[in-house]
Formats: sequence, structure tokens, C-alpha cells
Amino acid sequence: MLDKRFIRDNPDVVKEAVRLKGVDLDVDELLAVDETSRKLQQELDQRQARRKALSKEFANADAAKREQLRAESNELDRQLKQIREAVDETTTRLNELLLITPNIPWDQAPVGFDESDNVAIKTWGQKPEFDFSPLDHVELAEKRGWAEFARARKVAGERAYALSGDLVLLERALHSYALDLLSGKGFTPISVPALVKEGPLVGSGMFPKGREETYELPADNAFLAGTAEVALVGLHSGEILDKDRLPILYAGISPCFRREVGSASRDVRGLLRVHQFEKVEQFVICEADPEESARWHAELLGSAEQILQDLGLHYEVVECATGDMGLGKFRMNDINTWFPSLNMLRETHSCSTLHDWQARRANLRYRDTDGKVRFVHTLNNTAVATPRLLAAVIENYQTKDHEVRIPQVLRPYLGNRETI
RNA sequence: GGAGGGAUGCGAGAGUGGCCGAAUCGGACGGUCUCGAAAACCGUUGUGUCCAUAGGGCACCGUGGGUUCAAAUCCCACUCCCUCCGCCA
Repeated sequence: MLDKRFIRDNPDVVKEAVRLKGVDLDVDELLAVDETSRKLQQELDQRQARRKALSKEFANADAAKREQLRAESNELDRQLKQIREAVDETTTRLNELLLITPNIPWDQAPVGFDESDNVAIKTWGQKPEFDFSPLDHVELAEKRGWAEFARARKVAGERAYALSGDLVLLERALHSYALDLLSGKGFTPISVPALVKEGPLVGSGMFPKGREETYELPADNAFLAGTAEVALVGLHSGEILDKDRLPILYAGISPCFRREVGSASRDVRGLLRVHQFEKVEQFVICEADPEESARWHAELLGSAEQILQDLGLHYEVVECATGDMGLGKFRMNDINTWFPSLNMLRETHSCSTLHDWQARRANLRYRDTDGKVRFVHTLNNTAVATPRLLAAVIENYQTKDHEVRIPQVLRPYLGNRETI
């Protein structure tokens, strides 16, 4: 969400953002509705002021006067009711429009309308060389009894999977390692609800746009969140934090659920795109200073890179194009990691700065040193999301004998085994 | 699942129809005192929105409706929290 006053004062900037992000929003309509809404509100305020005054007079009035005041007040009530209906109508529409108003993207972000316009800004490491023909993660896992696909699909349908044996231990090792790394950097590990109400989904910016991507449990008025970010934003929504509590650094863990409606029959094989997965998420709440949030963006991106470097995986960092970065984002960097079986890099991490766009929706504020109340900045990035990253690890580290060499950093979590 | 209790500002907590955007205590901030600090004393201290230079209007006492000239206060529904019983990982 953007500040209404900002939109009013900078309509051209907002229109440009709408264009750059390819959003279906009529900014002129928004401005018109805002104008109407304010006029109606003023009218309402005036009549309400009058009604309040009448009530005050009433206390000291005689019987005849009271009759007259009662009549006037009743008439005012009739008018108020009408105006209130009009106000409700316009504010509902205004909110609809505000909720789909995009954040202003970073002026250095590549302009473009989808993923294909993203620009690689860094690559690290090298593709592994195999002197045998490597298996893909599905073949490898099945050969080793590490996964059940057919049986899992009997239980839970398409894109379902079950991990077993050493692959489960390896998955846990990845998460433990990421959590330890982030704790060491001052992030508080926190496990959060994946089962959430609608409020935090709107607050985090997932709704209304991502509604059909989200599992809904209508009997309970609840949803399954696609990321811990939803709960992490929600935890502090509505609060006014003391400035000395900032920054708040979380390493959030939760299961994640995604319907993948837009990806029908894409990546249906294996562990790449599944409906349910496990993620350690980096999340930052900091003061509303673009330089401060830019520093945290670099920090979050750096931690994700460190994880991949520690794991020895070949990756590239991508500067996401305006049309790919999503409604609420100021800046987004994806990290794509090498998958030998696909002979390509695939997204494993996504680092975003949202400035105060998310904080405004979630009403997450802090009291600055000058005593003013401001909206915080929020940022998030993946640390480890499995099984996608797990698939990358086993594909990249497989041996001719269908074993997997364990990256050094994970060995302490696996009884110091070198291979599984 | 059954029975009860509750939701008020940064925190505790008063307020059961108009004098309440809200007592009191605590916290925080500023000041006096002091070599400095503590104590004591004095003062300040909710958010949003609109018009505006100053300043003012309006809204908000969990959420949404209703009653009334008038609602934090009465009525209804919902959400959340707590206690006890039952069930249960």
C-alpha cells in the first residue's frame, strides 16, 4: 500500500510504477474516488459535529425545546445514514484500489514485464564435472530408497512426495545449519503458524492478488500460508514499536503451502515444485530509512550467498525486472542455483525489500527519535527452502556409485558422515 | 464438546447513558534540586483523518450491527483471551 497523500501528490510517479509493473489499475479512478471520499467525509464530519452539539443542548433544555431538538436530531440521523452509506461505498472501492496499487520500484531495476527481462549481476562457482552420466534427483532418490512419489501421490495427489531415510536427515541438516548460521548473525529463530487468518495475508500483501494461489479452509475461516513471511509480518501488525527495539531480525521456520495453479503441468516431476515444503526464512523489520533497508538487503542477500557458497553450489544472482518483482516490492534479487539434470539454474532464493508498502498494510509502525510515528521497512529472503534445495544438493554431489558426498558444513549435523 | 469470566491509552486499572478521548497508579521524556547520582517535587506523554498559517473539526474504549436526542457504558452477533470439566497429539 502507498500513502494516499503520496499518490495524490505524485500521480505520475504512481502511473509510471503501474506501467513498469504491468498492473491493471486506473490511477485516475483512484484519484477521483479519493477526492469523492474526502468530500463525503467532510460532509459527514460537519453533520456529526452538529449532532453532537444538539446532544449537549438537550441536557439543559426544557420540554418544548427537547421536542424540537429531538426532531432535528432525527432528521440529521436520516441524512447521516445516507451519507454514511455513500462513504462506505467509496471507501470500499478506494481500499480495493489501494490494495492493488504497486510499490514504486527501484530506479535501477531492469525494465521488463517478466522473468526473461531479469539481469544476472553475479555468478559464483562452477558447474560440477561428472565422469559418468549423472542421474536426476528423482532417479537418484528412488534408487537409494530416499523418496516415494507414486505412493505419496496415492495419498495426496499430484506434486506430493515423501522423503525417507538419509534424505530426511540431510533435509534436517540443511535447516539446522541455516538456523545456526542465522542465529550466529543475531537473527532470532522463530517457528510460526502456517495456518493463518485472512488479516495477515492481506497485511503481508499476498492478498488479494495471490488468493487463488493459497489453500483455503472455509469451514474455519483460515488459510495455509505460502511462506513464514505472512506470520512474521502479522506478529507485529498493529503495533507501535519503540525505536530501540529495531531492527527486529527473525529466522522464521514453517511449512509452506502453494496451490501452484498457474503452473499446471510445469515441473510436475520430482521435488522442484511441490504443494508443501519447508523453509527457513530471513525476515527484517527496520526503521524507515532507505539506506538502512538497503544495507539489510545486502546483508540478507549476503547470507543466502554464504549458504550456497558453504554448500559449494554454483549460482547466479539476478536483478529482477520491474514486471517480475511483484506488486509490493521495491527491489528483488533472485538467486538461481545449478541443477545438473536440468542443465540450468533454477530459483532457490528470493530477496526482497518492500520499504513501507507491507508495513502500511499491516499497520506496523515505530516511534522515531523525534517522537513521530512512522511505518517500518520490511525485508525478506529465503535462507533454505527444501526439498528444492535438497534436490540441488544431491544432484550436484552425487557419485558414480549413487552416493552423495556431504558438504563439509553439513557433516556435523549428520554424525560427521562424509557420504550418504 | 460443556460451564463460567473477560477485552479500555506504553503497562496496570477505574469508569454501567450526557460533565469521558477517558480517573488513578506505574513507566517514559523534560525540568528543579545536586559536585554527580538517587530520592523528592513540577511539567509533558494515544492514534488516525480532514480543513488549515495559527488553530480547529470528526472518528476510534476487541470487530460488526442495533436501541436512544445522546453509547466505552444498554441489546444482538462475531473474533480473540482466561478459568474449570471432558476429550486428545
